[in-house]
Amino acid sequence: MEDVAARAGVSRALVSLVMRGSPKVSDQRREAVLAAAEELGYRPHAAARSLAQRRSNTVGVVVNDLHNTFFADVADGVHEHASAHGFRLLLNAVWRRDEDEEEAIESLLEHRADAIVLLGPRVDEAVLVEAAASVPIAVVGRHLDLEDIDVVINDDVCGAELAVEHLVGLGHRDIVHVDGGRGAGARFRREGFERRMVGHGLEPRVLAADYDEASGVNAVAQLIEHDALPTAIFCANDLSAVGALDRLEGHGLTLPDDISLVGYDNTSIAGLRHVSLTTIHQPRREMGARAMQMVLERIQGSRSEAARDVIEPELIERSTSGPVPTKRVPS
Amino acid sequence: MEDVAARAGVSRALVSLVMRGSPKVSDQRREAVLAAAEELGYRPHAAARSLAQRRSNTVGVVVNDLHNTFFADVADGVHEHASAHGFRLLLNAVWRRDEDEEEAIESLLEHRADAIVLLGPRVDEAVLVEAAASVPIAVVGRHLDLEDIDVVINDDVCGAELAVEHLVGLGHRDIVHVDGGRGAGARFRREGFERRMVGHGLEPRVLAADYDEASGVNAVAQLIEHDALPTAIFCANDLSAVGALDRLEGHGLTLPDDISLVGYDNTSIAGLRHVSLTTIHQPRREMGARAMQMVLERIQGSRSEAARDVIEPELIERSTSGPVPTKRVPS
DNA sequence: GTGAAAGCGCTAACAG
DNA sequence: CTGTTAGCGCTTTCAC
Repeated sequence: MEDVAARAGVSRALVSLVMRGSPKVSDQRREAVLAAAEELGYRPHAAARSLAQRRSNTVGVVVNDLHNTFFADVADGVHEHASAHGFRLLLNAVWRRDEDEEEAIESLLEHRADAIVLLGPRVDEAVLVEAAASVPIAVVGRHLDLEDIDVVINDDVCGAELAVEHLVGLGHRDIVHVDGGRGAGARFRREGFERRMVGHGLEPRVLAADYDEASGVNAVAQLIEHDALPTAIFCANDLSAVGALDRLEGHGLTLPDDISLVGYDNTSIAGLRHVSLTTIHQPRREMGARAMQMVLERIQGSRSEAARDVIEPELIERSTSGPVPTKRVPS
Repeated sequence: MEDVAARAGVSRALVSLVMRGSPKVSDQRREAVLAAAEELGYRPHAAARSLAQRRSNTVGVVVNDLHNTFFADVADGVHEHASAHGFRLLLNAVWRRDEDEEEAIESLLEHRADAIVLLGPRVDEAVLVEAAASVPIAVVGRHLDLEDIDVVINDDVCGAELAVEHLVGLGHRDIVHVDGGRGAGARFRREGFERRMVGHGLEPRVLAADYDEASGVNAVAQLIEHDALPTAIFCANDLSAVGALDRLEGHGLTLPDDISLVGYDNTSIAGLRHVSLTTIHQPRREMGARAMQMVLERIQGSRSEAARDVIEPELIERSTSGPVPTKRVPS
């Protein structure tokens, strides 16, 4: 910095001002400083700056599963909103194991991130609470009700109800829900399904499964084996729906003529023409942006009570759902 | 730190040693220090440490497209190898625009990452060269031949040849390549295709396209329109192959009975049962680990010439490729 | 193992 | 705008 100051013929303090983008510097000197910095290959030292400044202008993001494009989209939203407000992201992807997640959080705390946004975390609530003691925390995609932790979720109950409503509107009465087990939000999707089915005087058949492709395949295989295929299936997420789709087609059924299928999440897979799955959409980018906004408010101190945003999902109709067949296909 | 030392009844220097995991501390005192730290909620300050230590123990990773699970897998490999060697990752995902990529690199330099690994970067070579002047750099997935920059790529020419070989072995003689335009490695895939086709005395038909689904759809639509469907299609990546697949099926063709299709990358989409695409596999995690290993060698100073790893791809046979049909289907 | 001193590269506060 | 002083939280070195 001293060298830059010398070369630009100004004081060290002035260089500091320029590097911080202060407005109280004449354009002329500013350019001189920038030129000198360029020539000398000078680059501000982020660590030194955040040490002196006592803030890092960085928010940490912990992505539970980088392979899930759902979270990638949410991260997009966080990033956009963050950079619009001068914050840098410190992404910390995590692979499966819970300990990794704890470590990622610890790492972000050591880096003194000004806030942390968690995407679909599976870690113990206690860990989150402890972290929240030292930094603002927002969580996306997990139903949490903790003091000091902001939350952005979609209304899973409502989403499931949308699916049921859609299918019932098409004349379906025999609908099976392939659930998401212990997955995030799965409990609520199941709940919404059951509630709305009962509301329509229908029997809510639920098959225990998980959030992956194999679960969908197995669930349908089971239905076929017991000769218990419904006229419509509502899967707890898109991945299991794709599995179900495959098994159904493998059984010689045509969608939506013989049977209807609805997924959840509207991931990019659902949108592939080859799949074209009717599904429930969550505004992912927006959810990420909201979470960022929440921690921003905390950083600026404009809010101190926990915030909780429940976002309305939306049904996307594609080619796997249609009117109930007039007669049942032999299974 | 002083507080911790006081509470543990030791010196400040000793606390420092413990926090750095030095082996020259008696277990007894170590535990006392850790306990005190725990009770006081003390956490080492990463910025202060890297300032004093003049190294961050952090390697930066720039991921070109978070939505591409291909890169997510590579990042996995980098992460694994990095944490095995005590390095932390500073992920910096980027969204489409080249400027973002430059900014990401700049940011990592400011954070004094000990090295940078770029995944499928599109940025100008000049930017990379300049960055390489201040820190070791490794690039995955882009054919680069620069002094001071390490590279990990798969042998795209070979991969394309594998595809041709596979199809020719199944009796196909009329094969079209839907190419990847300016995408990473696309030129070489095209080259491999052409070379091997010519080697077999066959005419290499190539259709200009890109690395996305729409390209695949359009390419096939074009072939159909001109009544020029081959018996097999080799797409430059899985995404365009899925587009092609859809359009082919939409045209009433059955795979592989009526026509064969091969993709590239073996992304998770190709593996979905519903898709089950024959494709070319690249060992993604391994490629990431290799790149990390390369910068590690640079950091440790055990190598100074540029390294270049070319990894052999592999054909994964699934259900979209089969023997050439005995008679042509009406198109 | 301790204690002291110096310094990493920057920001902050203030008098001039 | 300059110049100075102080300090962010830690590591490093070195004599003890």
